[in-house]
Amino acid sequence: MPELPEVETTRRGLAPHCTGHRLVRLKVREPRLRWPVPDSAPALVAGRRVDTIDRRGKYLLFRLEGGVTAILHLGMSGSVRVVEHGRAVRLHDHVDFELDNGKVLRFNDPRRFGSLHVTTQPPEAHPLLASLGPEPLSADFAGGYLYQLARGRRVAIKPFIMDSHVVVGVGNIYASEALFMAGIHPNRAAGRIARARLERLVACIQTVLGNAIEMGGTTLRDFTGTNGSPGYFQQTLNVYGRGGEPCRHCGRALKETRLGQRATVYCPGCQR
DNA sequence: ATATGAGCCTGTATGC
DNA sequence: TGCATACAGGCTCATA
Repeated sequence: MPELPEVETTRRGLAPHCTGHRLVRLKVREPRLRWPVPDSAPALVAGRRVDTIDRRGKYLLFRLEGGVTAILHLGMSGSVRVVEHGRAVRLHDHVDFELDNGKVLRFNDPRRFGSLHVTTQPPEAHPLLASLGPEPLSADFAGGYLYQLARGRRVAIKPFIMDSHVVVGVGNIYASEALFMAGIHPNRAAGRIARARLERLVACIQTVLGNAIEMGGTTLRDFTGTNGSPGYFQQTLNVYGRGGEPCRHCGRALKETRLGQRATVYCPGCQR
């Protein structure tokens, strides 16, 4: 499941294959994604050179010449592989970006929670991106910022940091892990946490995501190969998916609840 | 304004 | 063995 680290790893893996090359053709086999891919999309991108490939939150931005941008979201089951032109398609290979170097960026997404938009506007202005919070690994995401935003908010801290208007890229897994690392109970109201603890939380989010990006790089080193699910999960996770198991820090049994319809695991001893 | 719940979709895991 | 059901996940929209 692509979280921000996987998306960033995907970006890094794709960049050398497509930067500076032309998109010969966009082939949409299955337009029924999260939002239907409009019929006009292929003509908008055809023949344009890829200037850069950037990431905003979990969105990949293919910036093409002439001010056109393709915005790709991997959803939760999506992936992009680099294959040679003419390679047989597999089940759920929904979109091909055919390049002028014989390579194809092939988007596969079984659950079709992903999306593809093509815009001629600056992508920052696109409705999907316009109201996103800061990048978690940027200087804009700081303790003071989070503290100010949390004033008066009664929502629990876990869904608070998973809100993309607050900060992008913190999904269920990393929210759980960062809260454990910071020693904060996931159910605590966001507005009732001391500034110093929120500063610590910011640092923990950055540590968790940063580490995962490093390991994601390891996972996807053979990027044109299988691009299987990340192998670092099981070994790195302290709480996610470990309900009932002993806390690695204090040994108490980890508790599992639901918070906003999301599985939530925490240590009742270490997190307050 | 803030908070909550539904819905999108299908592979995988569970229970009968 | 088969069938039914629950769940996972990010994100937007609708409703309170």
